[in-house]
Amino acid sequence: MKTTDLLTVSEVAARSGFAPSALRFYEAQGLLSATRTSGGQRRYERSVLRRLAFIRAARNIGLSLEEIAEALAALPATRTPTKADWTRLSRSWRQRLNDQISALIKLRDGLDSCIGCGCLSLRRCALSNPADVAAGGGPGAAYFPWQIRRGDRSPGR
Amino acid sequence: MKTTDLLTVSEVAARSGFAPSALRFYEAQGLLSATRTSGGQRRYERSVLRRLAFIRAARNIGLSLEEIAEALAALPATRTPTKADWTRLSRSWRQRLNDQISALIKLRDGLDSCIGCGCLSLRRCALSNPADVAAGGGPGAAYFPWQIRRGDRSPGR
DNA sequence: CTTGATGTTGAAGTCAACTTGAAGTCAAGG
DNA sequence: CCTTGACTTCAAGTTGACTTCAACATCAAG
Repeated sequence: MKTTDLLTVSEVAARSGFAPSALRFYEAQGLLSATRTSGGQRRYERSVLRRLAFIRAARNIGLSLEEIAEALAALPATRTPTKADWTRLSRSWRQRLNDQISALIKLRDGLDSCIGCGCLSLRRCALSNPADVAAGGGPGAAYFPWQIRRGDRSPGR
Repeated sequence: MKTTDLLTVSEVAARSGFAPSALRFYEAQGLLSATRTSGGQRRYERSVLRRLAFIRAARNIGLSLEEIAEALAALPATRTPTKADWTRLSRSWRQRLNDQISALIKLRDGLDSCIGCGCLSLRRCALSNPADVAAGGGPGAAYFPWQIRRGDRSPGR
């Protein structure tokens, strides 16, 4: 039984599936906030769980933390996002997923067309050409999120 | 006009689109090999271009360098791979792409089903659940390759 | 009030795939 | 022969998203 409805870091970790270190990291990045006890320990409101759900969803879609931060900033910081907010966001996510999907499909079809020939010519083969698989890629951030590792998992070593 | 048919590192870079530093790195990783001049400079055979095409294709599919190294090791090191080699490989690549594609489609459909509700419950929402985005799903490699940045790159700064 | 589980911070480490830099060597045209 | 541009090696840096560590503080129970 909690005396208050505030959650400790390990409780949030347990409920959200994020490691405590990740929670601290997210806070440092401005994705989360927490109140503090007089002794300086974090106490989270339950709404943080929803926020974390949002973050995980966004990570699953493939957004970087920076992009997530922007998206969160665009939402009313404290209040629960309205359905309109959510609709707008999910539309852009959908687009993003569709882009990724079609890039992969193009790649697969290129592969199919190569199966017969085994060419792998640097110039002719669809597979070995730049291919806009990079789905997002403005000129700015040229590095990839090559991850989305198991978003879960026990902090224990 | 070349006096020999061996290529310098910058020639290979220009023709393959890989940066010279990447070529050296690949050699250090055992993906490539090159003969040396008496002075110690690299000279590549033309076949290295095909090998690089293979590497780029594999990277586009989302394989790590380590996996590529394995794949290359499984091929006859020096000889041109047979059509059978190629078929086997491309079949597994195709599977991989299909897995990635279907994972993304699942994600997108989950998103669609969420658009109406805006729930994002940690437990109920398909989006925020671990979701096997990691496509491969063995306990081993839980990585999601989704990308493949501009594999191009003019070597010049 | 003591104790042990939890929590805090900041710095440093990790992973993949390269790139960058420093300091020095080689190749080839004039 | 000399210059210049291309090349060499090895170490360290970069990127993103965290994790790990050390050294210390707080919380809640008993």
